[in-house]
Amino acid sequence: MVATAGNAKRTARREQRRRQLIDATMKCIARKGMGSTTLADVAGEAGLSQGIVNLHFESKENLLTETLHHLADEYKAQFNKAYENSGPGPAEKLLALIELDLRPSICDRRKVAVWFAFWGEVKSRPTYRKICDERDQYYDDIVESLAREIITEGGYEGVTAESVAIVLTSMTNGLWLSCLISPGSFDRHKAMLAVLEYLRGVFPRHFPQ
Amino acid sequence: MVATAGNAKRTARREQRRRQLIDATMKCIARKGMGSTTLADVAGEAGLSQGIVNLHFESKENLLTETLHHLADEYKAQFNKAYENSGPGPAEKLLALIELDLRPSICDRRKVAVWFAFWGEVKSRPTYRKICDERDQYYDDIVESLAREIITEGGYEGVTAESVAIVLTSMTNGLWLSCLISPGSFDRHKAMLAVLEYLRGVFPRHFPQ
Amino acid sequence: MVATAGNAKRTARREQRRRQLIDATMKCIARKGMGSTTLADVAGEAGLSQGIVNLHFESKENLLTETLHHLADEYKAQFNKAYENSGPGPAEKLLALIELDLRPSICDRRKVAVWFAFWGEVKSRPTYRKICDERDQYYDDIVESLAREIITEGGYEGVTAESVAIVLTSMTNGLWLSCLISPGSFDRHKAMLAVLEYLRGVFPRHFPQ
Amino acid sequence: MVATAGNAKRTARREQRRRQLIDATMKCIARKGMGSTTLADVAGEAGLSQGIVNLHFESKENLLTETLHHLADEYKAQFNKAYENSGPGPAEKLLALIELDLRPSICDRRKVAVWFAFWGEVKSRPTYRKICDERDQYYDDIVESLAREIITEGGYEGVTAESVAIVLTSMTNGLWLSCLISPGSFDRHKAMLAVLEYLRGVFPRHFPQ
DNA sequence: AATGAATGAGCTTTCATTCAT
DNA sequence: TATGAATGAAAGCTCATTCAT
Repeated sequence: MVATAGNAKRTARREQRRRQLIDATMKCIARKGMGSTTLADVAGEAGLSQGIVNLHFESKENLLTETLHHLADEYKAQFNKAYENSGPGPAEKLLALIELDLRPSICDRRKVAVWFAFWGEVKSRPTYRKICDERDQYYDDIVESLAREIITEGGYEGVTAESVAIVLTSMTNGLWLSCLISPGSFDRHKAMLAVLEYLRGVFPRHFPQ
Repeated sequence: MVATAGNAKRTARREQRRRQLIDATMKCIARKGMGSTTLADVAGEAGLSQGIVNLHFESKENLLTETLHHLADEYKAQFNKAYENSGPGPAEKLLALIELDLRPSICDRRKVAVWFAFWGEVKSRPTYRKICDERDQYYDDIVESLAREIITEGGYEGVTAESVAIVLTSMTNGLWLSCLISPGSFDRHKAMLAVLEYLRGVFPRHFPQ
Repeated sequence: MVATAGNAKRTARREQRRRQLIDATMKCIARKGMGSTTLADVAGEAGLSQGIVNLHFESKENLLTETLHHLADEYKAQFNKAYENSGPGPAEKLLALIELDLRPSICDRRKVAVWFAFWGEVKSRPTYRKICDERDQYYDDIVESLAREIITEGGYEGVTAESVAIVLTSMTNGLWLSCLISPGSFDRHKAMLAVLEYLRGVFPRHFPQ
Repeated sequence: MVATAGNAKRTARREQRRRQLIDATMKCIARKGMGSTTLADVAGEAGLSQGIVNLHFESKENLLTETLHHLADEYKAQFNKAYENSGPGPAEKLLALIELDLRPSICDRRKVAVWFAFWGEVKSRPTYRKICDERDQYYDDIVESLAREIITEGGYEGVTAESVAIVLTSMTNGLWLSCLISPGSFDRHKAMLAVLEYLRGVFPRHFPQ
């Protein structure tokens, strides 16, 4: 009993440290870029000592992979939450998901920079690609099925759920680039309006003026 | 005269070497990623010796910046060419520009990987940001004015040129991400159809069935 | 009384732990080599935790020295046992000592590897040298006095006890090297025959055909 | 022609640097031991900079292997020279080879320490084992065939060439241990006398008083 | 007495940069 | 202009040692 409690506690502590280091890693990547982030930076950011990262993650490569995993999981969690907390109809859900991507806490330069840092390495790191692809697919699948529901409900013609999903998925990712690259001129309100304009165009009965 | 001719020749040679090294850099970045590309890799890829990069570019930082410049200039050149070679109407031009972004020679994993490699460093390198931003702005401005022309011509209502530009710009960038991340499932034909579906929705008279 | 018994028990436990760790050390050295043996390896081999070695030996250096001490003591103990258990004559004793060195339990690659691991560090570690030297001297002195007895008994001429001791001592050490380096071709039976052939040559009346 | 000469020069320089670094390595191993020899030590000993070893040997492991190779080759070269420079008879040759092993330039604590440093790692490094084994075999084969010649010439009975080779090979290796461990009491003259006494015993007509 | 998380010095290795040729 | 040997700073990683539990 005591031993079990002790182990549970220990495991919890370990997990906490890992989280702490992953957080520090994201901060460093956002601030200095992936290429210039050293293990010493990460440890320093976490207020811990040199060897700590290798103690908890074995290697830098592993730390980065785990960080990406965490990033993707965190995103999915917020995605699911937004999906569930929204109104019951597919249009409401779709809107909620898009709003999520443009929400300041997500579509934030520092956060987005981390995503782009990983995307920048995707070509040469199959592991990163897989994780990123999975998140993208997850998003795309749900958006597509929501679009399908809407199309069925509204009897829309000349639109396919697949195309809508492609447009929305690529748009949200592309908007993140604007947020990253043009922080001065990027305007999340205008971006939202652009998306809404698109949705009104394709699904006029579900997204009225 | 002779001296001038000699200088011109010399300058041309220099420029040729620089191009050769920039090409090698892009190949390396595409293959190994930005973080793992060393000057030795670049020199090796170009079939030249160790010190060559510093001889022609002074520093690695400089080489990368010049590479990005080259990438952006090359893009703009093709962009302008596509613009000019297309039919005279704004709708034709708009379509030509979007087709450019999805053309196999541009929307190619290796090419796109280089763009993402730089975007991944944008947050921590203001110089990169500026170059990328400029290209984006250039694209966006032209797309927006084309949209404006189309709206005026067609008397479309409920659509703003700004929104259309946002949608199209972010979409094309976002589609590159799919090309990079999901090379298996990304289908440039479906992507083109999705864009067309969008354009038909907003500009039905300019993009008929 | 009770306290004394408790102390004795405690001391015994401590001693047992130290033995356990020394055994683990020898196993590790044999398997991974001295340079690659870490305290974590030793603790792991003993089935105990990280800090255990420093708790019982203060430092790695100390652990190694104690291990060598143990190795030497163990050898001497077996040496003395072999000496005492053999027949009463000097020739019998001499033979028993040589047989000991070639006995599978002693002239075993893993055991021998540990000796060589320490000999490999002797030049730069006076402490090791001293311990090794003492064992060698111990062996040499006894072998020399046995040779002297045999020479006196047999009235052998043209032979000195000192030379015989040199030959036998260096030979047994050298045979260990063969055991270590040529485990495939080393043949302890042939080795024993070679030694016997030598002894028959110098002491024909004590070691008849 | 010029290019070839340049390349030859360059190759020669490279080889010279490698030799210089191998020499430094042996000095360091002799002085500090194998486990405590760092690449910085080696570079320092050679009067060169930090990165030099990896430039010429890729890794520390590789440096050590090459050092052992060099050690073995050098030994064989001296062995062959001693063999050839000695008188024509097998007994003279045998004596020359043994004298070589006890010669101050070979049976020197610093030199011997390097051999033992490698022997100490043999068990856990198959590569080292192979190199050491080969040298040993080389020695043993030649000693055995010389012994065979002597036996045939002298018509000696009760002796086998194999046994003589085992005795002499193991003895010379074992004497190196004495040289290493008991530098105070080891006496190369007495050692030589012991070997001679042995040879006189087995081959009395070839090695008369 | 024992654990194992944490430290930090020190190691090997990498690599941009320099420079004699 | 081009080479490639050499440098040395800085990185990732290892591990003996410490210490709160």
